[in-house]
Amino acid sequence: MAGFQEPPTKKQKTENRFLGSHMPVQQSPIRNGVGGGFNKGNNNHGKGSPFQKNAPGQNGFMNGNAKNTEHLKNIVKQRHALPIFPTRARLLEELKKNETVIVIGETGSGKTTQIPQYLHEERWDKKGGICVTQPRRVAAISVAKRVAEEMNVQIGGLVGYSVRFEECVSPGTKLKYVTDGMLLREAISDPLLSKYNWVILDEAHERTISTDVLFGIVKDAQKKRKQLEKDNLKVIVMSATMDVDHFSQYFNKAKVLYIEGRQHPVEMLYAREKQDDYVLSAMSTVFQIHKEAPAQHDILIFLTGQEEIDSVTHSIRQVAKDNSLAEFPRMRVLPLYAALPSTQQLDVFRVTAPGERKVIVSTNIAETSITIPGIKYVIDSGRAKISYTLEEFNAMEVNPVPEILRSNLASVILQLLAMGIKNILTFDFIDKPSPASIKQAVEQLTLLEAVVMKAGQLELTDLGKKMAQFPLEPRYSKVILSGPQYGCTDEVLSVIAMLSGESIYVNPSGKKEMAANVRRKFLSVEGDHVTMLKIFRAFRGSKENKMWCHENFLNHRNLKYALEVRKQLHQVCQRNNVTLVSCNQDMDALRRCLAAGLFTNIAELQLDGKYLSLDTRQECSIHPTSVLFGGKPAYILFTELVHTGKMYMHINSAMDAQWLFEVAPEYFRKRHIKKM
DNA sequence: TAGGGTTTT
Repeated sequence: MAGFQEPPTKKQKTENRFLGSHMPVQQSPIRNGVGGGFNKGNNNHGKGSPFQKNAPGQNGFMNGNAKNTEHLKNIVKQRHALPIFPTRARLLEELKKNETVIVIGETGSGKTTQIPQYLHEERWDKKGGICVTQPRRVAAISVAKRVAEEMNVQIGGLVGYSVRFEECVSPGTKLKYVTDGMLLREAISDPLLSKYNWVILDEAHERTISTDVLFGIVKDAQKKRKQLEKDNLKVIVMSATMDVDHFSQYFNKAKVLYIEGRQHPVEMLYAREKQDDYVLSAMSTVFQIHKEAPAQHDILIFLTGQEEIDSVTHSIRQVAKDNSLAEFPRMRVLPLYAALPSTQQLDVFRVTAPGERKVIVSTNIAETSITIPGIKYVIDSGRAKISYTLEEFNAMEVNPVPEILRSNLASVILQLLAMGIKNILTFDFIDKPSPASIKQAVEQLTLLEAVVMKAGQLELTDLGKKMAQFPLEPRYSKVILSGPQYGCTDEVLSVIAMLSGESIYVNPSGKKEMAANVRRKFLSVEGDHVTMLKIFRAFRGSKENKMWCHENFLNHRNLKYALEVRKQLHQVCQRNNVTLVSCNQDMDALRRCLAAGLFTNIAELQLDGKYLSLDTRQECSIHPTSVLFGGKPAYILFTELVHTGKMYMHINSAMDAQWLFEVAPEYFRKRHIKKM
């Protein structure tokens, strides 16, 4: 049983919250006299890495030269050094015997990169491929690339990946890394997942809504494939947490295998007590480490926000230039946050060159499952801001509420119905959402005319079937499918695409007023949606020019993203014979069309000057970033309500009461809307 | 007059 460890004790469960290792507290060069008051914890919840020391660069590994041979030897050596390696035989034995196996192993154990390779080495992927899900795009892409490199094949051949807008596969692809959302979408057209012999659901402990739904889908597919006497679907659930009973029970008491240890220990540092200036203190810690640790011992710092990260990255780079530091390793300082272009995000995975030190300044994007090569030190300074003592830190909630228990289920239910799952109430969720939240979602879908109740059974309408084809919330797909009726498919495609991404506005601190002035030319009294459309049209007119975006304080990346989403939505329209018509300058048509899908998001001006949302009867205010701020239209359609101290309507359009009666007469009669 | 962060189809 070499390599496997006994099931963990309760105590270990708590300590493993952050994928931590059980390594002993070790002597550290920064143990004494750490400048910024940072303290070494004994729950080392840092990140390890399977890709450490001497990991290869991207180039020169596929030419059959001496360097390449050396490189391949190195890879074999690294693979054999992974904690999972000694478990290989036993693991394969269990995988052969069992239909479903749960594998518990920390980040750094090698489970994500190795298990699929083991399966391939046994040729267990002859009949159907291996699909490995990841909650995040960067993870899917970077792991696929690493595995292709280990197998000495070109990415996109035997090993590929598939994430939204980026597919790198070929007919010969046997081993595919995908985002969980991608596999879920695939399941709508193929609920039996018939392309695959193996489905591996990785990072299951994160409990994303997609992974949670996939649990039920793979279980169902296993059952149905058996009934139809098709090849078995083998399932591996991989998780980093030790709290595994839940998974095992759910998968019919599936076998649980534990992989012990991580490859390299990581030092975890965090504030001993509240720091007045935690940023300064973090920086001071960085340089303390820098002066004492060998090159290639990389540092990861957690901070709270983008602005902070940019400024700290800049400061560290400045300080690093100082002559007094000339004798120490060169520093490569890299920011990391979600809004960064993915090429820059992938930069952090590049292995540190000899004589160099990588310092990554990150939001909590890197906190969960991303494995960054070379990290030896983690400075968790941001937490100091809200002042945790070690005890408080340890007492923080171990298992946060799964996403599925706190989300609107309309999309999920629409998707399940589209897969042919008849009874939502009996769907095998690992954690069943409350009947109230299911009821609420069904009500929304009913109002949108996506579903009807027939003989006590929920059924998709033709409209609902089309709605399920869109990678959108049902109310957004309803807007698009209403396009032809209002003569504005072209316009709603653009607006919905923009609503699907992040904000297109850039408001640099200190230049907020200037930004607002420059963008004034796009403003429309009709509201934010029309304003956004004007911007989108102007952006296309500029030939998607980066400089133009910069001058107008607009986010080029997010506008490009909207273009991509729009292209995809347009394709779905074409497949579903949705006519593409334009309303040109008739912005009333656009607003009425928005109401056709978003009529549950209406607020009415009251006599006291306040707004009341008609659906939930909540008091709400116009968000200060809205073009309607300061005005008092009788009715407002909002895209979402954001609760930050106050309830705010975010991204809004002024509405005419008449339109509301037109789009949803029944609904508004019940809501006692004031007659004109 | 708001403003923690993150993810995905």
